[in-house]
Amino acid sequence: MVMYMIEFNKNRPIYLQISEDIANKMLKGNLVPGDKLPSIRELASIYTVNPNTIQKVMHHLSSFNLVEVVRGIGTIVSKSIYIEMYKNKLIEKDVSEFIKKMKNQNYTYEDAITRIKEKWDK
Amino acid sequence: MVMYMIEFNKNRPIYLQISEDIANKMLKGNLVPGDKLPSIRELASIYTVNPNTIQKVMHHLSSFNLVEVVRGIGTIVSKSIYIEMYKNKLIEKDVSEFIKKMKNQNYTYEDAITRIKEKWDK
Amino acid sequence: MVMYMIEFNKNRPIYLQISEDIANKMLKGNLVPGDKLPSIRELASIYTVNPNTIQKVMHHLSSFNLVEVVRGIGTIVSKSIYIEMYKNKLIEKDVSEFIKKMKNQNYTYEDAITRIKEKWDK
Amino acid sequence: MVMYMIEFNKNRPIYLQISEDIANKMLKGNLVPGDKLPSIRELASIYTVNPNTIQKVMHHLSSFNLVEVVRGIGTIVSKSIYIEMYKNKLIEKDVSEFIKKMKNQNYTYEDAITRIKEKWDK
DNA sequence: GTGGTCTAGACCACA
DNA sequence: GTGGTCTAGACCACA
Repeated sequence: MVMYMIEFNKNRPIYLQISEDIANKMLKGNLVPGDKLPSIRELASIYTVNPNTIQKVMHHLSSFNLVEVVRGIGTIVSKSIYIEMYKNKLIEKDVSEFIKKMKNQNYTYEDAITRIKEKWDK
Repeated sequence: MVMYMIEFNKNRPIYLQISEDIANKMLKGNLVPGDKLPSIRELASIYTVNPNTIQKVMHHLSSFNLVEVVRGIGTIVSKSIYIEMYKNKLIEKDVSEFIKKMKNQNYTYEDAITRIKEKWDK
Repeated sequence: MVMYMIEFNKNRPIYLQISEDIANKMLKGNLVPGDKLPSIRELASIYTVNPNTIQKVMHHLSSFNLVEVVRGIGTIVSKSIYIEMYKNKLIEKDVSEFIKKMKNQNYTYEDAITRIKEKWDK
Repeated sequence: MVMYMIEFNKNRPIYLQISEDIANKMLKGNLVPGDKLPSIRELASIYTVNPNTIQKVMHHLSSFNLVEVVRGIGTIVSKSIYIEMYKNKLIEKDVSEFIKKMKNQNYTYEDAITRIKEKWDK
């Protein structure tokens, strides 16, 4: 598993962007249950932010049960079931919001599908 | 055209939520080109927020050319072409983001369609 | 409602002790739903700690739904229902733990009651 | 006497949890005065923790006079009188704290008893 | 070596 | 004026 620096969008809190980056690695399977994350200090140096910011990231991720932070040991990717729960909740939310937006513009189901089809492989 | 109070989400700026509420009225056709919006003071009282917040809303909407602020007259919903441009840009963005999110979780085109189909009429 | 300085126990995180102090005021009815707490800066000065520590307190209290933190406005004591939920959960936990401890020492129900009776008014 | 692995609570120091586990065996009579505890290395392997952690456990237990570390021999459960003293202090503390918590929520003596009665046999 | 807490203080968005 | 984020860096408990 490789952690790499990401380009920060200055309009969103950095800790959320890093959280998302790490969560995405889990969703994609680049980080799997049981994996040990680099230490807070290492992550701080990888992302070139303050250790406190990474601490906030860890707190945020663990509030979703995505990681388990163990004092004196380090941070471990949670059991598969928690990752799955998160994944499902996320998809659920993404789909609902998308449908809501489409309906808001009076799009029919067919209109929506057409737009997705057009764009999917681009 | 009736403006009604919306439930604010504490985690997003109020001015964005009000802007969205008003833009939605345009997308749905409840507000049409040429319509005059209530005055800032009236809107502030309708949404029960500070007039400064509405000021910011107007600035935000006019940055997308959705309204035109005319001195001495008030605020008018822009010409149809601007509304359409906004609509198209919005759909474009919504579809792209949705596809990106689905791909991020390794969903195939078919998976995505299935999820939308399941939820569309609920 | 008066906030007063508390004596800190140096073996427990200060932010937890302040959280407990504020939560206790709610349990006792000294702080009631809708009350606005002093600002983070004011509380920091009252308890003579760093504003960041108070921020952590607010985050902690709001994770139990005891307060609602609104950007640009301040912090408000949550609706009665949340306070009640917290109260019930707390009592539930206190009673369970107490019973567990008593049973652990082979105390009978009568033994336990006797000990409580002896101490209650002292 | 059988030592078995306990489920660790990630939020409390492991050495305290192990200390409590061993002390509980004394309170319950599963470990009696004069009993020799397994060696530090054995305990470390039983609880699957670092020997340093067990070292700390022993130090902790002997600070309450619950065990005596005898050079060249090992660790022995203390004389009955010390166990009793510990038991009494513990009960004293448990009862006091419970009463304090109940009073903190404006519970009367009768309220408290009722709650205990309800839960005792569950 | 690991994470947790805390201070001091800057800068920002929002109402 | 209000809360939110972030840095720099100290000190601590725990494994």
